[in-house]
Amino acid sequence: MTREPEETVASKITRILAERIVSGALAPGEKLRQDHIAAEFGASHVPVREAFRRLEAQGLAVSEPRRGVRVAAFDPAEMREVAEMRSALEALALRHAVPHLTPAMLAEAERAADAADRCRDIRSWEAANRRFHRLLLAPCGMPRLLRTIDDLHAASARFLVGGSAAAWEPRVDVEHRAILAALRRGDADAACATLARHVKRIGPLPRRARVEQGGYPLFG
Amino acid sequence: MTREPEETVASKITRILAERIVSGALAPGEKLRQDHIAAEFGASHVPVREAFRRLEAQGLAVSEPRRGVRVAAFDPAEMREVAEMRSALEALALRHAVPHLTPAMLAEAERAADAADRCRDIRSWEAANRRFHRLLLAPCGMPRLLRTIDDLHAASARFLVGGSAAAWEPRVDVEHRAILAALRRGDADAACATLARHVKRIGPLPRRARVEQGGYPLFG
DNA sequence: ATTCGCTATTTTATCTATAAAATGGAGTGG
DNA sequence: CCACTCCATTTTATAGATAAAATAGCGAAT
Repeated sequence: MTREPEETVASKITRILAERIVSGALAPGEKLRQDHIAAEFGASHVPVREAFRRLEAQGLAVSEPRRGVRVAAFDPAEMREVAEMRSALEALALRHAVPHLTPAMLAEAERAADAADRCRDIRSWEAANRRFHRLLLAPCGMPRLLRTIDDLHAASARFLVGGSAAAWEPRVDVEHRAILAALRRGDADAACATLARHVKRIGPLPRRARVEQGGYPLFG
Repeated sequence: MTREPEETVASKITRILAERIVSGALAPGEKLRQDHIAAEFGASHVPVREAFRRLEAQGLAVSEPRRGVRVAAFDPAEMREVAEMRSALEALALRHAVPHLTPAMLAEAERAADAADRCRDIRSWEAANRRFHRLLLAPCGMPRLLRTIDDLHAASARFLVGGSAAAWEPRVDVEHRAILAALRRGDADAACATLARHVKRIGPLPRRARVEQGGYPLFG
C-alpha cells in the first residue's frame, strides 16, 4: 500500500475508493464492506470508517447507522439537481473570478480547452474539462464555494462515466470558446450566462436519439 | 452520556459538538482535542475522530493530518461567501419549490415568520427564521441542494450568534412578508429575487454604526 | 539574543480485540 | 405458502493499547 509521506492511511483509502466510485469500478448502490476493504488495504476497520465518513461528505457514499455503507446511487432527478446547482454556483464563482482573471490565465484556460478538445476518451476528457472550469473559477478566491463545486464535478463525472460513456464522442466545444471570448471582451454577464447554460445543457441529442431527454449535465 | 436508541456514540458527539460550535461555546480557531473530548464523553478516540470527520463535512471544523482539528474560523470574507452561496442556492431551491407550494404550506410558513417576529433572543430567532426558510424550500425535493443549504445556515447561525448578537433586536421582518406575498400572487420571479436579496442584505446599519460594512448574512 | 540539536513528553493515527446489532437460515404453526 | 420465532453467524461500532509523529523545553554554539 503506497502512500505519500503526508498522506494518512485513511486519506489514501478515501482517495482510492473515490477514484473507484467516480470511475464506475464501484457501482451505484454497491455495498462497501468495511471488513473487506480493510483486508484489501491491509489496514484496520478504523481508517476505513474514517474514509467512509469522508466519502459521505463528498456525496459519493451513503451510510445508515449499523447497516453499513453503499456507493451513492444516481438517478435522472439527481443528475438534474447537480446540473442546476453547478449552473448556479459556477456562474457565481465566475462572477467573482472575473475581476481577477488576467490574459495569462485566460490563455492557460484556452490551452486547457484545446487539450479537452483533443481527448480521445471520456475519462481524459472529463479531467481536462474539469481543469478548464477550475482555471476559470479558482480566482474567485472563495474556498467553500470551490469545494462545493468540486464535489458537484465529481458527481457529474460519475454520471458521465457511468451513464453515457457510449454517447460521448470527441468534439470541439464551442461554448468553452464563447465563454473565453466574452471574458476577453470584458462582458462578464455574457460569460456567466453562457457558463450557466453550458453546464446545464443536454448532450448531443441530434446524433443519439436514445439518450434520454432530461437535462443531463454530461458534456459541460 | 444519553443518546437515542438509533444514535451511535459518534453521531451523538457530532451533534453535541456541532451545537457547541454553532452556539459559540467552542470558539473559532479553538483546538479540538480528541483525547480530552473522548474523556469528557467517556468514549474512546475512535468515535471522536469520526465525529471530527462529520464536523469537517459540515464546515464547522478544519483538520490537518497529524496536527489535530480546530473549530473553523470565520472572517468577513467567509461570511460574504456564505451569503452569496445562500443567495444563489436558496433562490434556486425556491424556484423549484414554487410549483409544489400549496396555500396551506404558505400559511404554515407565515406562522413561522410570525413566530420569528415574536422572538426575544437571537438564538430562538435564528431557529425560527431557519424554519421559515426551510418550509418554503423543502418542497423543491432536491436533497443535495437542501443539505448544502442546511450547512450554509449553520455557518450563518455561527456568524450571527458569535459575531453580532449584540446588534440584533426583535423586529418585524417585512421581507419575509414580501416573499410570501409574491408567492401568493404567483410571481415566482419576484419571490426568488426578494429571497436572494433578503439573504444577502446587511444588518441594521442605521442603528448600529459600528457594525462593519461588508455584506453580513446576518439577518436573513 | 538567536538558532540549532537533542530528548522527553504529548498528541494523533491506527491496531487488535470485543461487544452490540443486524442478518440469514431453519423449524414450527396456521 | 406465509408469518413468526429462535439461534448461529456475520457485520458494524467501539474500547483499550500501542506506534508514529509532533511539540515543547533545555542546553550549547554563534
